[in-house]
Amino acid sequence: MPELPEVETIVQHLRTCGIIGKSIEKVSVLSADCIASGSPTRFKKLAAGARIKHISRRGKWISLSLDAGTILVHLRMSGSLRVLGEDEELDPYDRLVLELTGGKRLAFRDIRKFGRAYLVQDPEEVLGNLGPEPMSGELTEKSFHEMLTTRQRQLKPLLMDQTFLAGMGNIYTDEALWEARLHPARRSELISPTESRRLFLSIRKVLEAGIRNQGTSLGDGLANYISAQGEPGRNQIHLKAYGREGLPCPRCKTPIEKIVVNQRGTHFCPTCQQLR
DNA sequence: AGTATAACCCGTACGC
DNA sequence: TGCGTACGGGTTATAC
Repeated sequence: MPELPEVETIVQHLRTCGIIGKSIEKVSVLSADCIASGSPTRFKKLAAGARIKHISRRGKWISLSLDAGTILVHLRMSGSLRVLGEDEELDPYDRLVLELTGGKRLAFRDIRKFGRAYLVQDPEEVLGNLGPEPMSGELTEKSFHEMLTTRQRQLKPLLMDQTFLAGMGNIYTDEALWEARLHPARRSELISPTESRRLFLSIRKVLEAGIRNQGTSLGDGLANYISAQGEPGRNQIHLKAYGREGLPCPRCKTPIEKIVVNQRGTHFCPTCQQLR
């Protein structure tokens, strides 16, 4: 379930794997539907021979900048990127494999086949509709309040809307709303400046904690995200609301409740986060 | 136009 | 024990 902190961790890890500067010698598309921009044949033709210049992130998207074009990967919830040595074998869930000069391979592995890879000339084709980066200067307390009050949505689905804000998923949204003491179903147009400031600061706080802890690894082995190379993240220990239904709220000891908001499991404290 | 809901996929957990 | 079924996760497509 990679959200912004997990994707950031993956990108940081990939940068240490010695694939930057390498060229793509061969492309294997093992599952055609993971290629979202044109045909697998086109993808192979454009990627073959290209050199990986640098690796970055935008929202939940991973960007491999090539000397000609850009590969954009979205892991959705069960995807991962692995760098394999020459002696390491693929597994049945590897969907796309880039063989690099020097023998390493970059494998896009995805159990549920929701993830997608694009190869585009202009990244804006794919990233153009994303909202601001929550950690960047383009988002301010003032602009955030304006963003909230000019929409008429419930807070939770709004925060998870990637065109509103880039990078929040189910876990960090529940955590940010708990931190800000705001009910997930609160209407965005009714948020006061004080409340939006709390939410703004809470979003940054939970995302920064997630990155510092190298992501949240939940233990069902599937949604289980392994921060790139077998190292699980540590953020799950620090979760205050997500996955804690029935357990005491760390602030007031009221049992955390789990409800469904916009078809998403939603965890919150009924005492601290009142709808009013 | 803006907002709300359904559908996509598939391994796992759970109930009977 | 074995089988069937609901669930979750992010996004896109469709409906309102």
